[in-house]
Amino acid sequence: MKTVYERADIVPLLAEIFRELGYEGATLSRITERTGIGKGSLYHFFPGGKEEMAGAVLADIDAWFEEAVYRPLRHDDARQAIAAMWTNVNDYFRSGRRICLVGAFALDDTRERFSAAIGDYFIRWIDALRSALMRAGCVEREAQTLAEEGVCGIQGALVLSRALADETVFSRSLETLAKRLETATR
Amino acid sequence: MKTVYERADIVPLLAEIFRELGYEGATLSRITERTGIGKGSLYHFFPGGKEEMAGAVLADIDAWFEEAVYRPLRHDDARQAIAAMWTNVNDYFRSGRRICLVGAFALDDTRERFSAAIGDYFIRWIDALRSALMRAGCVEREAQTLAEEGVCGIQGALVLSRALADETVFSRSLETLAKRLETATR
DNA sequence: TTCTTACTTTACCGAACGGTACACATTTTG
DNA sequence: CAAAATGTGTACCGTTCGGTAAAGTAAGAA
Repeated sequence: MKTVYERADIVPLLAEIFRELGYEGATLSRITERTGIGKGSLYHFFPGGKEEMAGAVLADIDAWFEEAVYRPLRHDDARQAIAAMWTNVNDYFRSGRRICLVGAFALDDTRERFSAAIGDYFIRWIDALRSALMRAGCVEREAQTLAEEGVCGIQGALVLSRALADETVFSRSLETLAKRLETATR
Repeated sequence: MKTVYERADIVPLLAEIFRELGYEGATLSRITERTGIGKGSLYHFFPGGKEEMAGAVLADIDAWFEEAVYRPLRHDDARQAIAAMWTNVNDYFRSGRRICLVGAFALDDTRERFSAAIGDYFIRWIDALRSALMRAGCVEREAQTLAEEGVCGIQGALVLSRALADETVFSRSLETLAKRLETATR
């Protein structure tokens, strides 16, 4: 009996481990323990070791957001895309039970390793949201502020809901943010 | 030549190290390297090891906020205390260059070690802010929402300003939040 | 001055760390 | 079928991990 993986199967498993344990806390032994994938396999797919694993996870996350959130915000119907963002984000972060790995990496020294990917993720999120807000009728200056506020509020809600171990905080914060953006675009 | 410390001198040094490296990233060797304090001394003051060190740091942070932020919010002139909160918070977090250790601990597995202290810190912050908002004229329901929004926004601003390596984001977010609370209390 | 207390230094422990080497098993390909 | 490519398991490397033990040093109390 032998289980055979491919890279694409492993990345999501790694993502959850980095989320739960952080970059430093995610040791190779804990990774093999939780995934059942031995070191040999891991280094076969990620010759660059832990840093390459985390890099792959960040790229995977980025790709998901690009397709599910940023692109609609840039090109689809503005109001509809913004509404979809809130529900997608609420689902993705499992009502606050799941954290934003990019945000978590930004907080400590791990940022230095991945500063480009981290900066990009947020820049593009804010830009895409600003674009949608402007198409929905905001002037640029207000759209920029609101976009920053939205992304900022999501990150804060993740911290707070986990700190209080209360997932209602997350969904509630999202609703408040959604209302604020709605009233500003009509 | 022999440098002699006492516990109170060490805690702030530890705080900065935990902030920069996180709980798992802050290894004993990195602590001794950055502080110049040997393992022997550290274990003399903190027999419980790294966990006791981090606990002492959290208690120290909590005490500072209690005195500089929460108590004024509960007992002093409401509007004045809220205004003082924004400037104190902006100074404390050095315009976003310094992170909130409590928030950072909340994001990963470290939360499990310190859940009580982490929960307390935020609960008391929100409660104190709500109290001030109510004295400034908000009804309870609105005060609760605004208080959550304020604390939430601060945490998000820390994540975002570090992710973008742009400290103007932090101060700007704080101003936006301050304005929102002001308009709601008049 | 001597004793005690408080603190530091150094050497050390077993376990776990990230990473490597390579034989081995399994598919895929020709 | 055989051969090549792909993926896995295991043993091992030197280093660093958190933590301990105890000798040594300085300062205050008796």
